[in-house]
Amino acid sequence: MSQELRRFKAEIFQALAHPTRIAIVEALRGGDLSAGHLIEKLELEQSNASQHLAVLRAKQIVTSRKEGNQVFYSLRDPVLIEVLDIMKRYFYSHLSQTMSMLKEIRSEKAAPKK
Amino acid sequence: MSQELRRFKAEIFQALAHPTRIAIVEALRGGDLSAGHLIEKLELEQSNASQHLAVLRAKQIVTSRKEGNQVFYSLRDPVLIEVLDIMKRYFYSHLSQTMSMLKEIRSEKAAPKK
DNA sequence: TGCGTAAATTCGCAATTTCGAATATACTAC
DNA sequence: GTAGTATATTCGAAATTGCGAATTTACGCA
Repeated sequence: MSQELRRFKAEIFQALAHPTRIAIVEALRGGDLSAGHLIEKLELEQSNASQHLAVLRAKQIVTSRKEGNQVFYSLRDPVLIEVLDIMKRYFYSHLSQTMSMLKEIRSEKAAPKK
Repeated sequence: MSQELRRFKAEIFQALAHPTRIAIVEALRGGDLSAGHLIEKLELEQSNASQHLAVLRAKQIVTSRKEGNQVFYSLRDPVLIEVLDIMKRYFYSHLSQTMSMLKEIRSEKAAPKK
């Protein structure tokens, strides 16, 4: 069962492992938003947004409800916001290392290894 | 910068988005362990373990120190354990939905869609 | 020096993820 | 019915990930 639990956790992490999906979750922090509103606010391609929303739906991180023409999304459990906040603290407490790490990653992408 | 922060968070989530890597982090909860000990405890292939450890190192989730012939790993920041514990609570509070979700996923893999 | 052990890296290869373009579905209003 | 809008899904290509086998690197010891 512990193995099962780890698989579950890994799937949740995987669902959150994309900047756009994190942006969506954070945008829903203040309350429900329609897909269209999310697209506008985050400046996303329509199909791309829909695909990311599908991932979040599949992992039950968000729930959707139809209202006439549009679909509103909301966070199923605010505990995920708690997790994101912890990550923010994590980020700032390791800021200097983090920055150099990010820089490293970028320069590697520019000039990929030797 | 907020975009940058999201990229950073996404990378951390990505690093944790694998059952084996979660198992490694949890195994390090109680203190340092050598790579060999981790391999034995988690019953991993040597190269596979090393690759997962490389991911965790790259994202600075673990730090390593050499001691003679072997390499000991430790968690850089116990706050990640906190995150995993929150996930556990999340898991149990949504247990019934989670189980059906997992079942769904498995059956889809067995008989992929229609 | 050479041998043995611990760990990291490299090498295919298969599976998964991500993207935008295109298409399909669902609803509203006329 | 048709037209228009909102959202979801499908498609194909590029990039990334995960794996075990094989190899390499690094260390301790005789």
